[in-house]
Amino acid sequence: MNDVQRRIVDVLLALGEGEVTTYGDVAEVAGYPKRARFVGHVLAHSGELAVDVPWWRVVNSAGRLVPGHEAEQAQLLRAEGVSVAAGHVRNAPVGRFSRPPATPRRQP
DNA sequence: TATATGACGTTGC
DNA sequence: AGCAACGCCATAT
Repeated sequence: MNDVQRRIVDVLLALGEGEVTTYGDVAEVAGYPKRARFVGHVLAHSGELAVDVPWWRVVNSAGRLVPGHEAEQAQLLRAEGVSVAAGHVRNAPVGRFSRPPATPRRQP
């Protein structure tokens, strides 16, 4: 595993219950702002890793759930207190987890 | 080496 | 809200 994957996994493992973040935020917090796609790639193959990665706490910038795992992800998120409806989260669409608002994003 | 492909993001319409 | 076009970047072939 290279350094980038390591940083990304570390950020993912820092997520707690009820905390939802996005691929872009994970990449940015990990220190690689342009690697949102790679975050998805790491999660897609997280089963090959020796660690249990909370993939269900990651959605895209639109708050959309993971394609192909929407039902399972919705159930897991709801079990943690996150409101999910019509395949997208309601509470924390672009929620960062524990980061000062250095770069403000769009407000609903 | 070159091309295609994504669990993505932003912008413009 | 939804869609299309473009940019990005590691992997796969």
